[in-house]
Amino acid sequence: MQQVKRPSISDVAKLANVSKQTVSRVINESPNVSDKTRQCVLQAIADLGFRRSEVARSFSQGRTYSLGVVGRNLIYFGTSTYIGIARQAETLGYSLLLKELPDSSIDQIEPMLHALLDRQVDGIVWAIPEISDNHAWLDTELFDQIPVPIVFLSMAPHPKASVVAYDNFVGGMQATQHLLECGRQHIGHITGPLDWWDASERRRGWEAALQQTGRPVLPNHMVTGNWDAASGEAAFHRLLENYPEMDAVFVSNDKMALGVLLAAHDKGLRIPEDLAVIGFDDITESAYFHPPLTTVLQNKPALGQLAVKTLVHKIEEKFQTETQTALDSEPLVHQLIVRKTTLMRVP
Amino acid sequence: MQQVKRPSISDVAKLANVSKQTVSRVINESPNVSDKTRQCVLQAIADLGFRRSEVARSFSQGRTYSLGVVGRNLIYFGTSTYIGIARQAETLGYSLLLKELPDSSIDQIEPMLHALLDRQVDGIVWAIPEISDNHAWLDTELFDQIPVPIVFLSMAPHPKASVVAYDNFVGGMQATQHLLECGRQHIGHITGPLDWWDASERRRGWEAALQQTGRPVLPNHMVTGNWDAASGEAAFHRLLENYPEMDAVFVSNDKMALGVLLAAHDKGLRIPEDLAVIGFDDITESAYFHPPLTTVLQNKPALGQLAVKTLVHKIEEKFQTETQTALDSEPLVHQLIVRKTTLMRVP
DNA sequence: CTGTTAGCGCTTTCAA
DNA sequence: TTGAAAGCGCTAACAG
Repeated sequence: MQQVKRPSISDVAKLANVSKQTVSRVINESPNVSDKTRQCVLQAIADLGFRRSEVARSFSQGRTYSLGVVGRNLIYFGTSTYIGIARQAETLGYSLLLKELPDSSIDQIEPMLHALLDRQVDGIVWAIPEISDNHAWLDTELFDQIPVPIVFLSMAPHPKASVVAYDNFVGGMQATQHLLECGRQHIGHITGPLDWWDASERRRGWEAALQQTGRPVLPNHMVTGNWDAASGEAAFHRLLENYPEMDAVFVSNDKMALGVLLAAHDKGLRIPEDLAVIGFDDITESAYFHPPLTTVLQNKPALGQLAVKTLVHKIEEKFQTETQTALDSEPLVHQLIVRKTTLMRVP
Repeated sequence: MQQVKRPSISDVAKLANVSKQTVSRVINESPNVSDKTRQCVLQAIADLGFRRSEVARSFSQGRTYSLGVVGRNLIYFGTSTYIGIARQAETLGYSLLLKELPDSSIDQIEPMLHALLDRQVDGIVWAIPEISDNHAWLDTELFDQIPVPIVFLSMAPHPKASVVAYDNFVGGMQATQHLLECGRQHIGHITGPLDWWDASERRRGWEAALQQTGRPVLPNHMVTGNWDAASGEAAFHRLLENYPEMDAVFVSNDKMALGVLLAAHDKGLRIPEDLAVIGFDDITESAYFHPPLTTVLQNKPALGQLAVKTLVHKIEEKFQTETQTALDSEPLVHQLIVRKTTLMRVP
């Protein structure tokens, strides 16, 4: 593994008998190079196996063509969202710098932001869902001082932030309406932790769907779980006590729905004859649960893609503006809510 | 968002009335600075809010303190492995540069390696499992030319490569032995795609466990699936035809096991009375399947951690060596197989 | 203990 | 269409 120095632009220049500049022009596809010179340079590049150092380029240009991605357990948004992010970034020519944020205290956020900015990321994707006040730092001067664009995934609209999110409200409504259309009369709801924005939006959707049909929405027709299968099981038992006439239940994620299926079976309830269950997409295997689970599907890769597109758009805009004239100082706010959710109907 | 230039080391030097070098010494915690000077510099740093540019540092030092992670769908090793990687990298002060590799043709691999090396990653984690000949490029000069250490996850031992892997063979044996200990006599196996190293190792384990007890291992006591739940379902039907007296089945992953549970139920088989099923860990929810699934657990974060530890060890070694003397040219090969798997027994 | 001088490899700016 | 010079922010190597 002997370290052969990578050839630099000067090596190429020397070999091709031109200046570094000309080489630079060639690798940047500048039109202002004669064909003859270009060929000559390209030949030298090929001969030496030259590759431009991105580090040097980043350094001299002051930008890195890389995006910071801040996540927690990589899992909150599921793998599929990350795939969307990764693919889109690749497509647009950006690299991803991944950071895990253990918790959302300022003590954690500040150093992690600095780590990203010290590496000169061109923009940041904040891939941590909104849970209680974990986005409170947005109202801090810490946020205002961030010199690069940020896009947030799945948080409530915020005046200062760019947000890309699914409309969980609509998803919740859809789920509930589906149950109503199936002729169910008594629709309970097992929510996720209500300090999650996603969970509370789904709950609002459930409520709205019931209200649309003039049904009462009683507090004890709803029990809160913690997303885990075990909590779904427990929640279902409590819910059934509160609401014995319940003939359908909308569960805020698939894992809890799994617990519900188990609990219902233990109670001797037949599904779907005695009880209809609908989940909310976070597992791909829902259709193979026993019995199969109807669920609300979200196109998660699309969410990730949209986030990156939005971010890169802002980045390019920024570098454009900076180059031309620094007139555009109004805050750029994109609030993109993806309304499309698909109901996966299982016969 | 007006761009205030980040203060540089020179700004600090000017303010503190010292040379850039001294500032550099302070931020690098060199002992060769008087307390008085140090205080003065630290004060200036604080006043200016100075942070060292990692890009400039990378550029000048020729190393970036970042690791390239090459994965496919982020999913092959599951989130948990990634968590292990991310945490350990953070702990050791390295950043992660993530790359998705759509397929393993040389046409894909070469540019992606270049992308990583152009950004001067200090090392690479190859987080794509071995499937048929997708590691064939290791025997190519492409591999030999990579100037940084690489660690491979989950591949068969290879003379030129550092590998960190679980012992799927032992896992498969454990699963099978567990069924035998439960008194089962006829143990079928649903394998993953056999061109996956992991799948074929698990199959070998099944075979070995049966042979140990003097049982015959017939080819039609085994059916191959494709990891998906649907394939597990189909495979089970075929297997049951081939092997009607089967009273237990070892399924090579949990998703397929899910399909088996469904299929068994459709056949009117009671679990575990008529049929014992054991899976192999890739879902956290297995215990909530209906009925609950016994599975072989692997400590996946540990695998990721180990990979990063190994890699960073080699990196530091390399930079040491380079600095001191370049005598150490023997290939450094670590083959680490983690033998520990835990059986998750569900009552 | 501290400062000076180079230089990392590229882009930018200005001249020719 | 080409080249020369300067500089990005830091560290390394050598002096003092």
